[in-house]
Amino acid sequence: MAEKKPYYITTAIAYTSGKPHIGNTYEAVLADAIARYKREQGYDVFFQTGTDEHGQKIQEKAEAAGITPKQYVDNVSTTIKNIWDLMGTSYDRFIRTTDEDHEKQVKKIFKKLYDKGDIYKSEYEGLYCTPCESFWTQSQLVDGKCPDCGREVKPAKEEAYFFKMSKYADRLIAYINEHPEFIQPVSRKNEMMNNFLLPGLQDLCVSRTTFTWGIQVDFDPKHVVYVWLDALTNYITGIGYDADGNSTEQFKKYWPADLHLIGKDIIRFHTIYWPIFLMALDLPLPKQVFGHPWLLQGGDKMSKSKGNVIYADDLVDLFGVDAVRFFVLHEMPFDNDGTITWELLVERLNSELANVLGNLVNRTISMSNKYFGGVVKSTGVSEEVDADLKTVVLGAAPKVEAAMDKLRVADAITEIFNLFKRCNKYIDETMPWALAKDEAKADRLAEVLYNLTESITIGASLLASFMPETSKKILAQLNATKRELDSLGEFGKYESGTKVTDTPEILFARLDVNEIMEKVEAIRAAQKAEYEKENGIVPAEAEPVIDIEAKDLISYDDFAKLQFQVGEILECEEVKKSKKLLCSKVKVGSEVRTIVSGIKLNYSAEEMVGKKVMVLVNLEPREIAGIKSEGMLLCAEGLEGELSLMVPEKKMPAGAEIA
RNA sequence: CGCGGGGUAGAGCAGUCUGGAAGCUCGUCGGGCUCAUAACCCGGAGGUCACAGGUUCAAAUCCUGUCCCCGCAACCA
Repeated sequence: MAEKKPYYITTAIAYTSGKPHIGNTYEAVLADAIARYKREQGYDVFFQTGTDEHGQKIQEKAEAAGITPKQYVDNVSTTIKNIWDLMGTSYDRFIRTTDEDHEKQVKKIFKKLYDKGDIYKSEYEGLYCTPCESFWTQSQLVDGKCPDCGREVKPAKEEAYFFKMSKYADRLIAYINEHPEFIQPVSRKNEMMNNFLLPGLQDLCVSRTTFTWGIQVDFDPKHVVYVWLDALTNYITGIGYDADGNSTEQFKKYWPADLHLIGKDIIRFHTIYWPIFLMALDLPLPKQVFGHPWLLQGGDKMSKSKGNVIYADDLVDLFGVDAVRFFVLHEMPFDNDGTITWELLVERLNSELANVLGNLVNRTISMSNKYFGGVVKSTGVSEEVDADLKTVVLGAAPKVEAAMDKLRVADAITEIFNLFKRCNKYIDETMPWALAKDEAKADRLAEVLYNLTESITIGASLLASFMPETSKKILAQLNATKRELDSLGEFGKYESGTKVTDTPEILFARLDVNEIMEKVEAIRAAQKAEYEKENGIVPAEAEPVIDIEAKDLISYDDFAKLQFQVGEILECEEVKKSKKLLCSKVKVGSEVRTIVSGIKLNYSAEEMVGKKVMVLVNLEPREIAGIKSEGMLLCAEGLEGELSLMVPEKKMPAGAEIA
């Protein structure tokens, strides 16, 4: 037997900032389906997934929780792994960026690239807030001050290491042009080329000194390796890459990867930075990067505070693993974002899984039991109608293969279900219950049931990569063995005379939407309560209060610097292409000023006109969305970020001073 | 003129690259059947394929322009 061809597939590693929602989980399931299918095809598959555990955000979250960063990521990583396991993902390695072997290699890689001259030391310039130890760009500042604490920032430089991206840009452009299959879907290729590669790449900052939770740079200990160099290299460290040239046999076998499966948001990092890092390491590039679309929730925006985040484990509780796998794999189009809602899931489960598949298996087995004591025998009494059934059934495997070659997983599943639908139709065409009434037709009846059993066996075998548990259950009920993919071109391998189970189990029970939605409400309430508990929000029974962080005391002189006046809104219009901005003409005394405010979500342009509002008038003008804004309208901000303009309680003329 | 995705039957979507009778699932209406999970099978109704131009023998599909929705980014003085 020929040596099995290697196939190396990875998912992006999940960031350990919290529990992954169903959209994150989708990627792992998608990768799993592809990995399983490749195994069925006879490849020697290595499937790697894992968690990305370093960075400032994690350090902060751990501090807030009063635990060490390591404890924090241990928790979250375990949660993620448990969900991947729950979904039945058949990964070969679950790598963590805190794994010792990974950290060791990242240090070596950093050093190697430094020695080579691709990484150099320079300075990162920006505006620095000392208490927060953070750099900000001009545009991130609030009132010219730190957006986090509101204190002064000052221009500062931080020592940092940079990677010379530009050095490899031409090589990468050539590579992408010569390998049109490298970036999938292809529409993304132009985006990368036009927006990033062709305009010229900037050198990438690859170290930080502002936090410590990361992989330390050996030869310069105050630096930690910054994000992408750490995270992306998991794809090679996980299979045994060694920067000193002592890579494992496993690495030599599997690298370059056949497929990096990632979300469409991080395509840039995987098709530009990652290939360039590899070039710098003199390693071949991965064969394909597929940026899959997002699985979005319908309706409301997903947010924990509303309790409407959909998690895999909740779904599994209500529907079972395979139903959830089926849904995310089947409902996701190839390059558009897909939608998931509880109602949609119930509908799919009822129509496809319960009605088409479950019921088919059930009725077939029931008839075998009823008419032949469960024994399925081929008698060879065929009729014309059998031909089309066989054509459809035998045609399924090649169609699935064609779809999978293009990573069209949803289409592959559709093909399998077409097979099952054809079987249901076949039952109506042959009417076994009618045959059963005529003793002379017993052999024909047996043949019909044999054909059905054989067809379902083939369908169930194809289903194994996508719904492994269901596949097993069906085959067990039929007392059949799973077919290899390359034997699915032959009809009639089900052993004649085999006895099927006499107690067929319901594979998928039909669900009632209303009952499910009641349970969903309970899940939402629990989620919301948990969120409020975590964030110390008291449920709003009485009127809620808001506490904000206290600022430093100011002198009266400080206060006196601010000049407030009553302004009358003469005109107001929406700022085009902006979601939040309104542009008002405000009469302050005899002067009319233009003021841009981010209040469109709370006030319409029409209702603004005529209002008398509180204006900070001696604020230095600033350009916003291309409009020079001369002052600031003052608002109070509520719990949900809703805004209320400050208006004088009694009638006041425009220009009246507020003090 | 920030980037991107989208607008196809009541709902959710495919089809657009590579022009050639508008399709799938759900719902709805009618019929069939009774082996089965009130399921399964057949048939019907329902669409100016966002709008306006253009190319073509032929446009949902290609070109130009416009409108609307949704993400992200920016911004929220």
